[in-house]
Amino acid sequence: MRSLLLEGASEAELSALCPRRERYAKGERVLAAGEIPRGVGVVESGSLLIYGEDEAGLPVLLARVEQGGMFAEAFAFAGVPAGADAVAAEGCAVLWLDAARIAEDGVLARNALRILAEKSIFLTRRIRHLTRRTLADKVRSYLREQAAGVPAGATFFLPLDRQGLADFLGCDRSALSAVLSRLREAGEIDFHKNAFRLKNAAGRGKESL
Amino acid sequence: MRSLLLEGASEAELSALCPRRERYAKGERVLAAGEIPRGVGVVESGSLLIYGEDEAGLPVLLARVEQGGMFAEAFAFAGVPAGADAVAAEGCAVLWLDAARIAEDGVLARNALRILAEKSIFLTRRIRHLTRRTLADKVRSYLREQAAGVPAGATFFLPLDRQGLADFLGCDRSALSAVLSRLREAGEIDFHKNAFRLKNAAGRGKESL
DNA sequence: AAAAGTATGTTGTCGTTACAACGAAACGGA
DNA sequence: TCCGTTTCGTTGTAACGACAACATACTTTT
Repeated sequence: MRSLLLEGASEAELSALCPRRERYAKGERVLAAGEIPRGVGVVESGSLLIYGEDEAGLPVLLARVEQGGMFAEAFAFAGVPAGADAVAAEGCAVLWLDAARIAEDGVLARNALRILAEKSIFLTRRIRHLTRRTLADKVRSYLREQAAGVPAGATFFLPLDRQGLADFLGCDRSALSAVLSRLREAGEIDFHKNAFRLKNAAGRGKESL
Repeated sequence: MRSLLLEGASEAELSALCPRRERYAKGERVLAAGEIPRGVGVVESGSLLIYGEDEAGLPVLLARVEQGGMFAEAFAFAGVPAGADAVAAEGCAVLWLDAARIAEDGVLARNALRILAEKSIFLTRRIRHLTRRTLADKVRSYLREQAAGVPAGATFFLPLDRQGLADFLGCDRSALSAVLSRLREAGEIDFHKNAFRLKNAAGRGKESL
């Protein structure tokens, strides 16, 4: 399967989308901020890096799109100029699909709607973490989400390293480390590397920290 | 027009969605967290309040859905349990539309894709603000976004009051007021009530704050 | 195994922010 | 107009977090 977007689509359905395959060399700009994307992009091979801009205009890495991933979909479906640059992390092939025609095809529309809906849920959850007032609360909020579905007291693994988690939670890496240590010392959690465990400390919630 | 979702749809298309109209009394729960929504909800009349849960389990107001608004769409299209409660803020009528059938209809699928895409862009922008390290930077980031398209140095109006903006930026209201005052004193901005103006202070960026 | 590199934890300092409490202005009836 | 209500700004304090600098694993290379 090429990607989640194209899952279940026949060759006939795919070719009805006027797909255009484009190749990009490493470092080449696949999409420029401010330009309205020609369609939805699907990475057939290679990978892309999405760069936003710092307050000072410096590039900031926002995301990485791997093979099979989709990008520019929000801008293409909304019909607005892109808010970020996409650059080829290595040589790669991108399949550009016409956004309007995706909406015409039941299977593809369903896939696209599901992908956008899942992304929306993911973003909303991240915002829930980010709007906590203290870093300890952001961490608690994140860990509780990650622990969802895991038996109480069981071990689970974080998909991010410390720097990645700090970026995700919008904080400094060392501050995050310090908070994790204090939470462990307080008996709320336990962890080793990326293996975490929530301890339902009886009297949590009052003594804070 | 009933709503953005239904814009351009004929009566025939609408009735193909198996719409079910449901009425709710003030305070009645329209959707419970944890339940997979029966479909996409469109508010025909009245309004809803979306409540999430605090760390301690206390309800937190997340959003308000007015007449013509859509809700539960992310959960319905993703097919996952709702992450929040929806409660009728007043007596209201809700039209429940089958998510699968929306994907079948070209016009409605296009509308739904556009709405979800715009929401995704909005959420992403909010995250950009929230991940700034200092409150002053969050405010700068937000104000620059709001000022986009406005002639340099011209006045623009914020759609949120101070408390709303503080919630949006994930900070304390009084801290926000203090930061705004300091930015004004530093000559970076000027404001009165919700009327703001960015002053492109020559040497901004170094002396911070 | 030594060396180099990377990820993570620790510490100290200083600026920032949450929080509470208050004051002032704006607003909307009665 | 007067009063209650709401919104916004100000102040003080204590806690917090960013940042830098360093220490300690853990990995990978050679």
